Amino acid sequence: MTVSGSGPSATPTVRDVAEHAGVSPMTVSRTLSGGKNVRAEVQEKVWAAVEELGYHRNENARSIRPGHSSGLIGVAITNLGNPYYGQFALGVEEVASLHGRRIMLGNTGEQLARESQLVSDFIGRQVEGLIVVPTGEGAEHLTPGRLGSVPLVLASRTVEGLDADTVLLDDINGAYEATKALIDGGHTRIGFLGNVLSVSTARRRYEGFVRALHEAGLEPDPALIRRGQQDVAAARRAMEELLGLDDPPTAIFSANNRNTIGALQAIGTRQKDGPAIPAPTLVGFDDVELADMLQVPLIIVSHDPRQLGAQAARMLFDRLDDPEMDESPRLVELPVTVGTLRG
Amino acid sequence: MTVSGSGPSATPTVRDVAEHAGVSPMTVSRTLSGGKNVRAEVQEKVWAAVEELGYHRNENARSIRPGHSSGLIGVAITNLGNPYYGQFALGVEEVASLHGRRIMLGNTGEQLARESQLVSDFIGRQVEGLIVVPTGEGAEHLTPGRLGSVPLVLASRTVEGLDADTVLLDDINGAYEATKALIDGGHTRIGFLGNVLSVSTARRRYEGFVRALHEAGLEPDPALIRRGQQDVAAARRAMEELLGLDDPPTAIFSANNRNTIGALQAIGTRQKDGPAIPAPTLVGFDDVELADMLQVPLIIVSHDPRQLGAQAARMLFDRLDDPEMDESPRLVELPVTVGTLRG
DNA sequence: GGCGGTACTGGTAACGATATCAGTGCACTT
DNA sequence: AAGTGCACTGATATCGTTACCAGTACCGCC
Repeated sequence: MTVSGSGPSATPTVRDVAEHAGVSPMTVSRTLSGGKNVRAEVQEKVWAAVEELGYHRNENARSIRPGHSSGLIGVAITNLGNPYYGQFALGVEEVASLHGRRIMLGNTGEQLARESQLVSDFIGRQVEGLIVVPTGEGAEHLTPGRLGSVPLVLASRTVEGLDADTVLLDDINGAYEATKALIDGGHTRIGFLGNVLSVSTARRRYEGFVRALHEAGLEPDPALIRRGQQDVAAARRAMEELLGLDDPPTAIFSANNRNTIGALQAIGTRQKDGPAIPAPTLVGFDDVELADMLQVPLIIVSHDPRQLGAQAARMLFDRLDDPEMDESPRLVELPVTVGTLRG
Repeated sequence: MTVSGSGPSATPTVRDVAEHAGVSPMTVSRTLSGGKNVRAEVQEKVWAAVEELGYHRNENARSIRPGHSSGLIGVAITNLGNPYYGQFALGVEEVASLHGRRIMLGNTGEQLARESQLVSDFIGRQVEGLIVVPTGEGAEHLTPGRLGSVPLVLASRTVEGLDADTVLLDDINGAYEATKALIDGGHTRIGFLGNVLSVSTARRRYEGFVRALHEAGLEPDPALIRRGQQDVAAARRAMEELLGLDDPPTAIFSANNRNTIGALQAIGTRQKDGPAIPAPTLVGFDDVELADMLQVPLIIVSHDPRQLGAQAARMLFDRLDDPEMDESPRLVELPVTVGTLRG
C-alpha cells in the first residue's frame, strides 16, 4: 500500500488523468495545450477524464519550466479603501486581462515596510512585471539590483532617487490652473490642505499652488497651510482649524480627494451649527462622487484614475512585449481638467 | 559550453547562490528557512551571496512540493470600480495578510463567463481558498466537483442551487425598515430602483420593500418599479422616467449605491432646470460618500463593506485552519443601520 | 580506545508539467 | 518492393526547491 494513493480528495494531476483515460501524461498535456498531434478520439477520452476528476492544470508547476512565464502582474497600491485606487486597479486589471495576465493585488497602507515585503513576495511568485503606487519614502527595494529583470512601472507618484517608467497626472499644471481660477475669482487668502510631503503628488501640487500665487504677486501664508493629512478624519480637523481662525481663508485648495471630503464635512457641520458665514470656495484635486450635487462653491480638478491604471499597464506590457526596447525610463503625464465654479 | 550559463540577466536560483557562497543548494535552502543546523559563519556567506545576486526564492517551485501550500487566496468581485468593492477587497486583504496570505484579485464585470474562467484559473494557480461575489446566474463552476477541495465563501450575494459558506447583509430587514420609515413619514406612492433580478441582493431588498408595503396595506405599483439598472447612467435614466410621470412618486427606495447616485443626479438636474417641485424623499441602500452633505431628503441604509470582506475572509480561514470542521455551510448576515431622515 | 551523541553538510529523489527525442504504424511515391 | 514522409504516442530528462537519508567531524565520557 503506497502513501500516494489516488485518494479522491487529493488534487488530481496529469498522471491521474492519464491513468483514467488510459494514455500517457504526455498525451494529456498535449490535449490540454490544443490537441495537436492527438487523435480526436483520444482527446475525447482525455477531456472526459478531466471533467470527471475535476482536473485543473497546475500553473505553478508549469511556470517553473524554462521559457514559460507565470502570467502574473504584481500591483501594490497604498490604499484600496480610497475609491480612486479601486478605479486605478480596475484600469490595470482590464488591460492585463486583455494581455492574458492576472493581477496580484497588495495593499501597503502607506507603509514602506509593507511595500518592500510585498514587492519581494511578488518577485518570489514570479510576477512578470510590477506596478507600484509607492509610498515614496524609500527606493532601495525597487532598484534593478533587487528586482532583477522584472520591469517596474511607478504610478501616480515618483520615488526620489529612482529612475523608472512612471505615469503621473499633470499635478503641477492642474494645481496651478485651479489656484489661478481662485485668484481670478478675486481670492487672495487661500488655504492649502494636502497629504504628507514624502508623497510626490503632495509636493507637485503644492508647487503648482505656489506658482500661481507667485505669478499673482502673492505669498503662501504659513498660517493657512495644512499638510500631512492622510485620511478624511484628519483632513476634517485641519479644515476646522482653518475655519476657526480669526481671519479665515476665503478659499481653499485641497490636494486630494481625502482632504476634499474632510473639508466638505467641516464646511457642512459649520453651516449647520454655526452662524451663516459664507462657506469658503473650495477647489479640490481628484473627482468625488456627487461633488456636483453639493450646495457649496466647488471646483474639481478632474481626471480618470482608471485611465491612469490602464496607462501604467500599457507601459508595462510595452516592455514585456519588446524586451529589447530602449531602456531609458519613460515619463507620461496624463492631463487633468479643471472644472468650472459651481454652487 | 553549456546553454544554462549563469548569465547575469537570468533569474538566480539556489544553485547560483550555492555556487557563489561555495556551499551546496541544501545549505542555502536551510539558511533561508531559518538557518537551523547551519554555522553562523556559513549563513553569513549565504546571505551575502543572496544579497549580491538579488536572489528571491521561487515560491511557485516551492509550492509544488508536497505539504507546501501556495499562500494565495483568490478573490473574484463583480465591479472593482464601485467603491463598495474596493472597501470589500480591503477587508479581505487585511485579514488575509494577518494569516500570511496574499490575494489574487479578479474583476468579473458582472459576466458569468469571466467569473467561471477566473475561478478555474485561480484553482490552477493553487489558491488555498476562494472568495467570490457571484453574478448569481450560474452555479456549475462553483460546485464541489469543480473546486475539488478548495473552500469557497460567497459574499454579498447567493447563488441559486449552491450551498456554500455565505456572508450577506441583512438585506431584507434593512429594506423593510427603510421602507417602513417612508410609510411612517406618510408616503404611499413609493417608487423602487434596483439592479437585475438575477442578483440575489436585488431580490432580497425588493422582498423587504414589498413586505413593508403589505404590512401597511399597500401594494407595489408596477408603474413605479424600475429594476435592471446596473450602473449610474442607467439608474439616472430610470429615475428621470419616474420623475417625469404625471403622478410621480413622493418617495423612492433605491436598492444600491449605483442607483442612489443615479437618482440623486436626476433629482439634481431637475431641481436646477425645472420648476421648483419638491424633491421626492429618497432612501438608499449602501453608503455614499458625502451623502450627508446633500440638500435632499435622504435616508441611508448603512453598513460596512470592509467588515463584509473581513468576515468572508474569516469564514474562509476558519475552514483552512480546521479542515475537520462541520461541513454544513454557514450563513452569516451582517447588520445594517437605517439612518435618520435628513435634508 | 571505543562508544554514543550532536552539529553540521551534501547527494538524491521527488513535486507536476512538458520539450525533446525516439520510436511505431500507416499511406503514398517511385 | 523499398523508400519517404507524416501523424501519433510515450519514455526520459528537466525546471527550482526541499524532505529525507547518509554521511563526516568533533565532543565528552567511560
